[in-house]
Amino acid sequence: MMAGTATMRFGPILPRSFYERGTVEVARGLLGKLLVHGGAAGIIVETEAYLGSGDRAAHSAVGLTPRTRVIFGPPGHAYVYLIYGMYHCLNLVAEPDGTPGCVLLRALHPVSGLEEMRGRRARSAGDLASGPGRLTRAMGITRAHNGADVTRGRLVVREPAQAHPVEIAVTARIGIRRSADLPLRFLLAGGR
DNA sequence: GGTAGGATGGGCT
DNA sequence: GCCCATCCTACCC
Repeated sequence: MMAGTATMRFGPILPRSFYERGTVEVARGLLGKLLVHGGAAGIIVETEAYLGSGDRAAHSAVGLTPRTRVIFGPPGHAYVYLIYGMYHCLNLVAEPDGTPGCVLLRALHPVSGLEEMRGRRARSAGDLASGPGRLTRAMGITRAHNGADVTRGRLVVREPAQAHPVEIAVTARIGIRRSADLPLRFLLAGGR
């Protein structure tokens, strides 16, 4: 018989109303939740908020273009883009429809589908899903998921099996030049 | 322990 | 043509 972890049940899928809030609230609220893609799942332990106004690091700062269309669309959808020609980054869209804002998922603590996740990484160096590029590779997320509704379907965010109080650390965001001093990176304490 | 540079392609000016 | 919301390897203390 298959491993018991494969049938582990999680809590309910986060509803669209979860995402239809301010981007910072969503970025903080996602910590401790479960990102699930098929049989692979991990606890979200690091996020960054990219704001619709006053944030020159956000892709949406250039305005509405074919690329940024999803960020301006309805909340609870995935915004996935290719960075440096080889890595994908996964964001979840926040704010009401028409207002830009999204949350970059930077790290997971894997809890299910570990072999599946390892299998996607050529030669593992570093943590399995720590870092936005590693996270998408381990979870099998590509640009094919751009625009996907994460409140239904194969790629979703769920409540954990049992919630526990979370302590959140706040720092500046990683790897950006513009608006680099804004305190918009959120980490689950002990999640690094 | 640390840092520097290359891989590699799409989006925007 | 330049700029990346990165990662990995090589090399140097």
